[in-house]
Amino acid sequence: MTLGPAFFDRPAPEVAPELIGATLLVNGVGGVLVEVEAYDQADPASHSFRGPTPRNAAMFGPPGHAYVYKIYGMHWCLNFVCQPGSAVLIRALEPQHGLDLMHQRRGVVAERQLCSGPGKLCQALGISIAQNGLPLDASPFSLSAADTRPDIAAGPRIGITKGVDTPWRFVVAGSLFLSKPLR
DNA sequence: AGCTTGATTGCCT
DNA sequence: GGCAATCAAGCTA
Repeated sequence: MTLGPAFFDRPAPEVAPELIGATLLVNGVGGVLVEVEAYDQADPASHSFRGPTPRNAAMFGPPGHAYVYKIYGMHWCLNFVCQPGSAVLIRALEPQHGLDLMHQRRGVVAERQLCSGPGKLCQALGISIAQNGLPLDASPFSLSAADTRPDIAAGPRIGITKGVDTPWRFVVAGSLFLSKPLR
């Protein structure tokens, strides 16, 4: 079943764990989501904390669309917009479709390193600012709900300096495709 | 107009 | 484990 606007029109911390196990494809390339993080407007770690800006405009747009931004001057990060000002960062997935293309784009041989981090995932799937604001239930995206819900674990988010104790990182317990093991 | 810093990655020791 | 790469958004003035 395709995940559309109704699924995303809820608080990000509620949506995030339900995305674990879903299948994300971009132009047919992708796999099963194994690691995500939630951000909302009351959260000092969120781009939306200080209100709308040109960069984060998509976070205040319709739910179920993509929010893509560049970090550290070189990497792209993909988010799914939930209720206004909140979104879910897609951090890692288990590669299942389009492995050849992913290897080509990433230049690595180890399958576990293809999409084990937000920047890596965007490189492997060909995500850039060109996809910012696009709906997730239409081409080039394809997002389908999990058939069976995997065991989910939660912990603190990665790489932030504010809101460090908020346990809004959700992962497939014991997955070998995470950016880092859960603490 | 100038300064700081980041929801990261990969290479070096 | 430490740190350079690389640059624009966002903040201070």
